[in-house]
Amino acid sequence: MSSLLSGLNPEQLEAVALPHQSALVLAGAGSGKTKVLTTRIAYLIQSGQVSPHGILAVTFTNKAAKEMLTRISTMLPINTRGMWVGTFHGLCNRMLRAHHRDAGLPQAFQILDSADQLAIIKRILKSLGADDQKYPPRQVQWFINNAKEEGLRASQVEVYDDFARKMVEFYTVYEQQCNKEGVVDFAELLLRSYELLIRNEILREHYCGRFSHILVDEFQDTNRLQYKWLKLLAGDKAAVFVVGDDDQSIYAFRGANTGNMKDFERDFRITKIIKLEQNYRSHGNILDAANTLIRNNSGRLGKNLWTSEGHGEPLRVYNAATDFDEAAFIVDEVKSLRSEGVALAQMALLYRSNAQSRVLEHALFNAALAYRVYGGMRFFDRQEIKHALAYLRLIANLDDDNALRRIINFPLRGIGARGLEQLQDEAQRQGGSLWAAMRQNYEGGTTLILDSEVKILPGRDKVPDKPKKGMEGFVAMIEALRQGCEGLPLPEVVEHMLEYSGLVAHYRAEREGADRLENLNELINAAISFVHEAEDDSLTAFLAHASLEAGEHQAGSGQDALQLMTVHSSKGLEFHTVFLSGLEEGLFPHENSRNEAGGVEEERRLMYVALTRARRRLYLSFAQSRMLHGQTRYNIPSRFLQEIPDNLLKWLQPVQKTGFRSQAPETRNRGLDVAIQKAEFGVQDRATSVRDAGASQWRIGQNVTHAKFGAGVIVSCESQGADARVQVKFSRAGTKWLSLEYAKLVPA
DNA sequence: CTATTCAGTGTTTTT
DNA sequence: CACTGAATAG
Repeated sequence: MSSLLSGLNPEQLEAVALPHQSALVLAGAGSGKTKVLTTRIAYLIQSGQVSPHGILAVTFTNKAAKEMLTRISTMLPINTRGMWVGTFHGLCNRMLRAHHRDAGLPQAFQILDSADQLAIIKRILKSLGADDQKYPPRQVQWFINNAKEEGLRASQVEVYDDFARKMVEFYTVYEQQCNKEGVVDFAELLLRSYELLIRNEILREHYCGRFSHILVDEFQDTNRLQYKWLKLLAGDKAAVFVVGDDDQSIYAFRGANTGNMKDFERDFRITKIIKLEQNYRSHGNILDAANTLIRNNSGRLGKNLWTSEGHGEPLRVYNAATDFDEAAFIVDEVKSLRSEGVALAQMALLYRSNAQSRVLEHALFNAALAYRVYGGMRFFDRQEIKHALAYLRLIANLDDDNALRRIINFPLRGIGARGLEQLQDEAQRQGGSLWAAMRQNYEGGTTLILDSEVKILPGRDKVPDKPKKGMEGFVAMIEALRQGCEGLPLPEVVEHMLEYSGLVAHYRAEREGADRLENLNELINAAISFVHEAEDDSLTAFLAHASLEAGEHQAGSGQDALQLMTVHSSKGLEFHTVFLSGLEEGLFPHENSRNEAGGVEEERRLMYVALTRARRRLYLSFAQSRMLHGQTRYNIPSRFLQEIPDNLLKWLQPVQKTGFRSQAPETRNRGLDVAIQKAEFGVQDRATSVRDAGASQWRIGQNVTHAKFGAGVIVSCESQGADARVQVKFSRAGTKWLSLEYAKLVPA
């Protein structure tokens, strides 16, 4: 026992060893929040106050949940499988699976991601003949999710004007459609689970009796519905232990409500608030910067981070002429840090919005630096993966219209808009799913005789001899596929589906299909590791996993690579070195935030999160001009930069020392500034050098080598000058188009 | 029905 | 710019 508690500071110790009562822990960044949470769980179990069975621990990200489980299992020799540790969505999913009947859901109900949800909404708007100028689909989506996050069904939303009345109407139809298809969106997972507990007294008492300790991470990010859910589960017996930091609340846009912290104090009659302010992560200068910045926000609960370590280095500020320049600067610094022995994985490039990763990726790629992008286009978001998943979903649940629509004509089998429309009408008339309508009209007769005498299951061959076209072909294929998958272990189901559906054949025939095939292969690997790790290895569980943990799986993870991500997804992580790029007005703070109430303050908290990710070294950079929406924009440096005390900063550009602090740079001089900068720092104008190197150097048939792709031969050329491109066929990496300006090709 | 092209449009952050 | 939806040619 004592070993568990050793190494905690007095405040941490107090929090961990608190008696059975509800408590609020205000934990600053890097103050050992996760440590406190996990140690408390271990302590409660070890001291016999609760069994693993009686613990409910909630986080926001799967990453955090996983981290928590691994930490607990290093502290205690227990099987964590039966413990309820996970995200709100994950736990609600678990509950709904267990009681799908009571919740009014089919047992293989599917989970919609935002894109799926939007697709359904668009379809509904179209079928209702709604004016999508007046009612943009995204806004309808926003309305529905907001209502759900408040815990409101369509019938419960109060309306005061026609616009809202219309929105509620869409919401109603959407609800009906989802019910018919047996699908639920993210918010629905929570709402259903909540309603299930409200209505079903037996279940509620069961769970309330079970969980005597409820622990919540990142409490400042909870929305109203999540709070109500927690309150319901807590009943009047459970001790609710919440950890949060109001300064790190960055999800107001999706309903997070910091007011929950105040409500929590009141509703749970909190007498004990523990503040963790000692920071074990960053050097003093970084903390000073963060503390000073966040002090500009109003209405804080109040907290000041300190460290017993030294001040460390100043924060390095770089004023780049262009976004391209900024990327080049970062690449150079990364290289030299790496040569000093800092692992790539210990460096992070952070940015406000996903679109900014492009320039950075481009520069990194050409410098042959390994990197990994979190978020943005995720593995499970890729087109080919979504297609594959749609087949799987249809196998699991034939009523999933969304899935059916996605694949009914992919690979192409000659079913067009016309046929689909007829099908739609037919389904409407019958009040059933598309599949039901389809099967009634097009069942070929040759298929699906559920005959136990059939020795060889139909559809178990690799590929149907001749994939039949049209609706009949589709129906036959799906039915054969379903039968063929019966009884197979999950990875083989995936493999069989990939072949039998024709997806593999399709991408094999496609010119640029190599990467996609690789991803499809990776999907089989994902299924294999899922089977190893998960307690429930059914297809349905795998599909839920794919929806809920979309961000977790990445092909080629594990190697030492630079970490690229948005500031949002960096929350909870820490790195030796952090590069925070794009510190410009309009970008960070984002221009949309200026009109929103409290928008800039939320952006400031976001900035606070970004700063506190760094342990030792922190780079802040901005660009005077940046390509955005296809045109060059000129931005002034972010106000947040000016909110950091001067003495903590070290400007890396002498030119700019006199720059914006004394006076804002004047637009008309900017071109000149850039020229001066280039002259002073010997920046080579790459476009010029390419032109000089000449169009003549590269010709078809030429053998070349590329830093990353290896040896290859040029198969075609395009245009001349700065934007010249060549197509190179590499022996290993396939055929690619490369821009001569950036790709460092070497003649071989 | 499919492939290609074109004009229009919109754009933060995520479970 | 990148993506979508619609129009048009094949």
